[in-house]
Amino acid sequence: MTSAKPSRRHDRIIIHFDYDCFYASVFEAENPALKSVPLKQIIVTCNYEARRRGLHKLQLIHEARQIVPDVVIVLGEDLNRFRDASKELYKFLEAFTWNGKVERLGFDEVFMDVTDIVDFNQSLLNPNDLKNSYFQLQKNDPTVGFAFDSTKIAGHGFANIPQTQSPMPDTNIPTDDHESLMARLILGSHLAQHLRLGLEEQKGYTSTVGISTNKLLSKLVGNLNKPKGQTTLLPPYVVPDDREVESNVTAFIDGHDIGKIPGIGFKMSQKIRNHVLSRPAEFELGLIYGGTKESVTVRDVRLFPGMGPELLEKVLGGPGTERGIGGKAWGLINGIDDTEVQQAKKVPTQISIEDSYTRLDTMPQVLKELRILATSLIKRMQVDLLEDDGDDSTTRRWIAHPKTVKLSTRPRPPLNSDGTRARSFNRISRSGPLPNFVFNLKDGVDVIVEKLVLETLIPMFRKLHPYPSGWNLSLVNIGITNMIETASDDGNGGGRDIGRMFKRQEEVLKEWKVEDRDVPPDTILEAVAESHDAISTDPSAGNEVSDCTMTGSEDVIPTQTSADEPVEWDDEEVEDENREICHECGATMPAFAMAAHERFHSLET
DNA sequence: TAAGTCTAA
DNA sequence: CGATTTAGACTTA
Repeated sequence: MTSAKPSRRHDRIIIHFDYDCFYASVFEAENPALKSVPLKQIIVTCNYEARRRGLHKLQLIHEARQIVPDVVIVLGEDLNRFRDASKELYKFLEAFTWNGKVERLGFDEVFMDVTDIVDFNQSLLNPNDLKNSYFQLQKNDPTVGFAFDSTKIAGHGFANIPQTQSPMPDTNIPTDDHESLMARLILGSHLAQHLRLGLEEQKGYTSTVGISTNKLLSKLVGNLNKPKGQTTLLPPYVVPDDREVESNVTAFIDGHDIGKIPGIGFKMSQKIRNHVLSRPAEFELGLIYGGTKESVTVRDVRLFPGMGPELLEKVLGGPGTERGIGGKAWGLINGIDDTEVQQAKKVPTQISIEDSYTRLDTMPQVLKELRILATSLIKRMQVDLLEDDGDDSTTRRWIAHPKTVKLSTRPRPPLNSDGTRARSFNRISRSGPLPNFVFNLKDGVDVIVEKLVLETLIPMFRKLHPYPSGWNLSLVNIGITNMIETASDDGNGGGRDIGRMFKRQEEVLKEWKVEDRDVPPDTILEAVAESHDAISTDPSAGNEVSDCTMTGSEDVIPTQTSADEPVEWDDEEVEDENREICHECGATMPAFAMAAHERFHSLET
């Protein structure tokens, strides 16, 4: 067995931000008296006062009430406030980057790659007066920045190997680039502190920060001092093989439970645990790894006989798993993570809305919930994908056109008394082209929602659940994906990554940029994709475009209903004034939607 | 492209 | 643990 120690690169400086109990902070910013923030039946998060009194994250609400009777529960129905706050803080940080590498993870975490800023400032250091250094925040404006002491780390440092008196490099520990890496981490720590305090003073949010050379390590090391702290993982990151010392990376990461490593989730940690605990390499039973050990640390895994990328590939690999997962996991275990901090993106790659239910088993209910979900979705699209038009701000334009809409459900297992069927807890889904009428800004949301539900979502639902009853859903999700970004007007706006787009998409984009920006012709896309038959390609068609799309989606219905699917599909429906009932299928809907609905039926079969 | 899996907050 | 909701990266066919 060769020394399977993979090479570690540490040419980057990455900062990881984690806002302290973010959800609670959002409310505290509005009303300091508030105590905790639950979502549905569970407390998603709580502030530190609540934690001091014995509450914790993901706790059941009634449980929390028993422990702290006067707890203030805030319903988190409205995620928009969190989304907005998250975006605001993210924008604040983004303004500091030079390379645009700022990546959000959930609402309350941000990675920043500040390598270029750090390198630039390293070159400015005056070796004769390191204590009085100046950190320049803008490349071409020396007046913007702050004074700092570049002989000291800002905030906490983590080192297993005790650092010597001199805070500057200890040359007794032979490492590659020890000195330079230390200097750059110091720079990074001061920049991090500047940003962290800026976030606190100017936005009112405290955060916990980690500084290291990759996403994995900066995220993990930040946890050492929270809340309101920052920690830098100190060198040496690499030590020569013949030394008895460990690198600080190894020393740091080794103590973690294997499942705590970002990227190694529930499934993978289970597999690894099973292997390390219960099947010690055939022989050598039990002596070292035997006993009844509960937790498996990174060190346990790393030192397991024969452990390496190949073994991990065997343990973790298999059909449906990521290729090269063994090598990747082996890297993580060794503190290696070469994944890039993503460029700031103007548009999300996907938007989805979902809700869960204790009981959802009739069509009228489904129809109602689909309307609710679709309404949220359309509104979200109009918030996240619309931008004020550059020239006159009275008009808005779509910055991206999602091409695909997907409906997912999670059927509740039947739980049969007589027999055997206890079954999957997983989601099933159907997807198809997103009709163009959703981009129409003249129609009201209600009109769009109604058309979308009747013409697209219900047909998908039928494919998912061919029988009108007999199912019971615990979850419904609607999402849009496959964003086709509109090219930015001036080269300025951050859409710099356009080179990464597929060539074909670029050509298509050019074509329809000439036309009405609010209604991209799917027809052209499909013609280029050369798969669909009999689709009108008349680009001058205004409202007709939606009809074309309808025809497109209608393509799939017969193939479904023809085979093994039942045909009886009438639901008994609750009566409601202001609503009409369809003679064909029994669905009810607002009067204005009936025309479209009837057209839908006329296209059926 | 469509459907699904795993991960993470 | 699991409970929930949203999102991204990835596989298979």
